[in-house]
Amino acid sequence: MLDIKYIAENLEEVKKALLKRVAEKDLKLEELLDVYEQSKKIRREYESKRAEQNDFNDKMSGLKKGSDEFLALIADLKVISNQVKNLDDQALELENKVKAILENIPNIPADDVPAGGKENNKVLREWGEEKKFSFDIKDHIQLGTSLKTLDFDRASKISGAQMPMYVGDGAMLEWALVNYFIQKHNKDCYTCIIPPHLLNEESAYVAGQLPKFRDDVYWTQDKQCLLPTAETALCNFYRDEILEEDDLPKKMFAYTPCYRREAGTYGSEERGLVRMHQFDKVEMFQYVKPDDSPKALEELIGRAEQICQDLGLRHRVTMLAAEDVSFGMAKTCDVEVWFPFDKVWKEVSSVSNATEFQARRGNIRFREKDSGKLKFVHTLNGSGLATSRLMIAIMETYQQEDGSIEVPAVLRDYMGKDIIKAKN
RNA sequence: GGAGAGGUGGCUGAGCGGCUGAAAGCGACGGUUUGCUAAACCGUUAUACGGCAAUUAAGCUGUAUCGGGGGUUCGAAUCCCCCCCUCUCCGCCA
Repeated sequence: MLDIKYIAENLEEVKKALLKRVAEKDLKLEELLDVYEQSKKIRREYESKRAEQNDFNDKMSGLKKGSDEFLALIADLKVISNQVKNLDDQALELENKVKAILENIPNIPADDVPAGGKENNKVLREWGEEKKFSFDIKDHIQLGTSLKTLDFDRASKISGAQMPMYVGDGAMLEWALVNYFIQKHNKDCYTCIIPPHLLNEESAYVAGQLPKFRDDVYWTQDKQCLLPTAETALCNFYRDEILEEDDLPKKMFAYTPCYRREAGTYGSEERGLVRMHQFDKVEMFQYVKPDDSPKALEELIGRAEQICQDLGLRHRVTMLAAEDVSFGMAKTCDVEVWFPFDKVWKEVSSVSNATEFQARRGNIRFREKDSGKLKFVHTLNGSGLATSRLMIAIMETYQQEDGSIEVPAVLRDYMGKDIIKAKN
């Protein structure tokens, strides 16, 4: 949610920035401000009428109920009361209209974010060389099937399409990754959170899933959604709370499975574990002072990169162009790993600065130490990391000629073995 | 799932149709007193949005907010309905 006052005061600047991600015909800022002015005008009329009505309260309280004077006043007051209700209804209608428009305007892209769609994404840096193999390599599906570490057939039997099932060393490798991430973030003083996986509508709204993306998440019969990412839980952690300046930044992380409907996104090139209805992810999150958010974004990107390096996986960092950035974010950088078989880069971490967009929706503020004033915090989130795609990269990168898979050094203690082989 | 109790300001807690944006206490902040600290005393003590004034200023004023939403009423923290949450007891269960 953007600040309507900020839009009103910086119309041209806001417009210019938003045009990087929204087509001019869809951007109705002038209409928005117009309705806003109307709503303020009616609301002002309501308030003065209401003040008039309130003034009578003192008189009424002094009068004896049922006296002639009392009854005469009530007759007048009924008229005022009706006018008040009328104005209130009118104002409400306009205010709801303002809110509806405002809710559908995405965050203002940061200055350095390129305009336009995916094609304008900018590769910032790359790490690692493409690995040379002396044999014909297999993809992760072949590897997982022959090693019996992935079982897509049984997953679809007991659940449905696009569902994962990790088996044996596959499950252990997945769990090793999760453990490794948890240890790393915990050691660096991020607070470990295990949140509920079912969240209420308000939480989905604050995170930005509502109102626009209702169909992208699963809803239960109790009107709770299965979290599509732990970010949805973490950005609601301090909802409706006031933090002290000295308490910032707040850094936290959570491991959860993520549940996504992925309606209509089946693609032939997205096979196997690439896009599932359920995947595991460790999510990093920060609440920071507004001035600190660009620096915090770099920190989070750095952490995601470091993990890829620790795992010895070739990867790169991409800054997304404005249209590719998700609705509530001002800037997003993806960390992508290299899939040796398909020879493509795939996102394993998406790190974003929401600036005050989420904080405004969630009413998350901090008290400025010097002035005592309340300001919205900035929120940032980043995967650290999503495991299922890393699994693909690890399996394909570390495969041996005999079909076994070498376990990356940092995971060996968690796995209890150096190599994953087919057994019995 | 059944039966009850309750949700009021930073906290404790009164109020149960108009004089209550809300008593009292605690805490916090400012001041007086003081060699310093403590105590005592005095004062201040929410947020949002709007209007007027003002930027050698930061004041005055209106509206809204007593878990959330709706209703009754000239008028609702107070009455009615729905929902959410917390607690106690019973049942069920990892």
